[in-house]
Amino acid sequence: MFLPMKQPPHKPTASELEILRVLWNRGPSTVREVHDSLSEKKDLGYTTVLKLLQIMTTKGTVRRNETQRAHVYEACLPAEQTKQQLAGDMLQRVFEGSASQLMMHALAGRKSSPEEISELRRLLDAHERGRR
Amino acid sequence: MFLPMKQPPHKPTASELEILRVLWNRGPSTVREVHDSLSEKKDLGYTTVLKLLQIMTTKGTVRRNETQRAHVYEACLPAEQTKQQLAGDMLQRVFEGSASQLMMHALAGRKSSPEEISELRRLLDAHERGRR
DNA sequence: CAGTGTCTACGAAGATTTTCGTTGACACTA
DNA sequence: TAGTGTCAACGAAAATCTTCGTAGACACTG
Repeated sequence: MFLPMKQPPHKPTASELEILRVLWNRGPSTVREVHDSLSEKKDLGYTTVLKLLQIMTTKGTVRRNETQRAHVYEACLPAEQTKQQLAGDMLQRVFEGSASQLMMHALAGRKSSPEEISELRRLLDAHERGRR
Repeated sequence: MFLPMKQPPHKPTASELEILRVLWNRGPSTVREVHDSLSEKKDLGYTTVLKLLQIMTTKGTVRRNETQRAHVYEACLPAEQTKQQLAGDMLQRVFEGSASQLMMHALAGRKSSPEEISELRRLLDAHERGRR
């Protein structure tokens, strides 16, 4: 009568997040592909990326297909879910659950285009209607 | 002809943030006061809090007044500024700078009161007017 | 003044994160 | 097949974070 306890998803570290973003953008990828993608921005050894992906595999953050010699990794959770978890976590830890506070501080000190503002309004409308 | 380089503010760790929140709420406080405040929620040794505050002092996150036997600590930066830094950091690292994305994910999976939604609208208006 | 409690300083253990070097397996090619 | 390059596995160093024990200074109290 007990469902298998799904281990709570680990909050990815900074480096893990960088890798996740590559996997989310590219879809399932080899270590080489992830490394090449990250190398554009950052200077990281190949084996560093490999090790990270191995660790993330043991943590259950990613899974891999080993049928090819070059294993193919992919994120276990969709980007949406992890991003939501990260945003929600900060919402609680920093802003005591106040989304208004969070948004205010996110918008502060940056020029937001009028387009972005209207987009935000549109999303608020949608979210409001979406509530059930 | 060089102004003293202000070292970039350290991004507080999870524990450091908990302490900062106490200092922001209470204002300048002794180790004992911070510890008592944190103890309500969490089980932490007194010397753990002390050590954290000492480390934060060397990092420049907090400063202390040593005129009393029990030193009095206070945050170097106002809550607003640090919160803004944290929100901005996540905005970049997770949401590639898209505030709409951030807000969507923060709001997703939680019931937001109509009051909060209107508050958000109000803030958007204010922010829009405030742009110059 | 001796005892009791509070305070800071110091050090250190254990956990986690970040980063690679090295090794041996595998595969392509000249 | 000998040489060259790519790959995963392993281990480990270095950095950082988290936690606390112990020691010595200080102050109050009987």
